[in-house]
Amino acid sequence: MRKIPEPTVLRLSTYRRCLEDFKAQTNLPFVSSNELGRLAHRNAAIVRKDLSYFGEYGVPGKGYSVDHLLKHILRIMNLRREHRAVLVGAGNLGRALLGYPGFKKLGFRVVAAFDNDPRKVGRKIGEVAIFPVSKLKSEVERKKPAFGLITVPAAAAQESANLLVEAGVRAIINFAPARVWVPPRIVLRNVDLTRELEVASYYLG
Amino acid sequence: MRKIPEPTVLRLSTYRRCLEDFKAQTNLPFVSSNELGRLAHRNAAIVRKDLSYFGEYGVPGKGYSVDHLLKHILRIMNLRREHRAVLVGAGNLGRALLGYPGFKKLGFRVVAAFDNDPRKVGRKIGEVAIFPVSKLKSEVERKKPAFGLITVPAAAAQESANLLVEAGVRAIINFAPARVWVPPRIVLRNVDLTRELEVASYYLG
DNA sequence: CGTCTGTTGAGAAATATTTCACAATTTGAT
DNA sequence: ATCAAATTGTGAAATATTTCTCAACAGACG
Repeated sequence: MRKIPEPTVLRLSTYRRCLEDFKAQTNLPFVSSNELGRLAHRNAAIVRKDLSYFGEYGVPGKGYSVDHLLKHILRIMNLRREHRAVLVGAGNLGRALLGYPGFKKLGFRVVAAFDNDPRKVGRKIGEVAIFPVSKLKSEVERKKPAFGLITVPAAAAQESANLLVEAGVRAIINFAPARVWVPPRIVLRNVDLTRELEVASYYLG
Repeated sequence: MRKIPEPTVLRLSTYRRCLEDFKAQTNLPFVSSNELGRLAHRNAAIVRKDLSYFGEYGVPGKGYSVDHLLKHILRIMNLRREHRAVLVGAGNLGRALLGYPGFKKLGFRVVAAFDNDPRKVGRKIGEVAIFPVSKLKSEVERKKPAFGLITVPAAAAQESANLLVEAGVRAIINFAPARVWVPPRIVLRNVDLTRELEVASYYLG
């Protein structure tokens, strides 16, 4: 299999969401690259090229089967199985993430949350128990989640990352407003909630 | 001024954050493109090229003045003034956004929040009053925020966008897990909180 | 002042990504 | 069975972005 450009990987996630919306709104069984491109604000050719990296799935004259394409994208993205994750930081952001509908739907299951606030420890967010951070290592070693989600204040972000790496997670998604460093073997993705506001501000100016 | 590539605009936001971290951690007055590139996980040449789009600010032999560069990036991004914003949806996600430290620091001031839940209306999140959605138009027309932030459930996202557009905001940042359509004159940015999880899942697979 | 060091800015080259354009294919109608 | 219409998949062309390279320059030091 050829190497897939990162822009393509990012767009696959967009296509997935567009397809879900398309299905919910029209219930049509097929979608053309033209239509999908319109929904994703992309040229139809790039949609076809993106999809063709992974094989031929379209039907000339008809388009792509919405259901097959959705399943296919999930397979490509390694999302057809459950992923265990832990959450460090049980504040509003952590709560918001746990409540984000895409989360469960994509197969991410949060198996534990950690927080240093004694008022939070022992309580639950939905189904998820909140442990003290001192239990992070033992819980992660026991439950073996691949993903660690960081939703702590900026000052605690790096330390949370260190703990997660030491405990053995393989990927870290950092939602804290600070950059963290991890060893190269760990997949790290930084999410900056204000980035799109900044970009919008730029285009407005 | 030449047209600035979108990747550059996105990286500027990253540089800003890296510079803030660099300043907090080292307190050094100058940073080289090499160092900044290391922090942002980028090649030094692209850092210099990005910055040179906007003029010459570096000092050969020394690098860039951290403070000047920060101010300069803020000016380029149109962030050296206050931006008023309104929030539609006063749930966990809205609350998390309002508490996100970058928000205030970048000059975004949320002047009103809206929600349909009668238990929330009349209360406050921090300093921000929660109004019923029926008041959205009048409040926006009175306070003239440029930004509308959507943090409602998927099903209500499009309607929220419609209301914001009709009321006259100029940019919409959609954090809801559904795509929305707005007229081309509106700056629209979609934020998908699960995207980076999906991408991490891809690279893990 | 001259020299050495470290670093910028930017043209040129390399690479990556997107778009074009069209032959090939399937559908659906007659 | 034939044909018109629609749409795919992909090589080639166009465009965009990144990286290389190095002349030019500022600062430090003797």
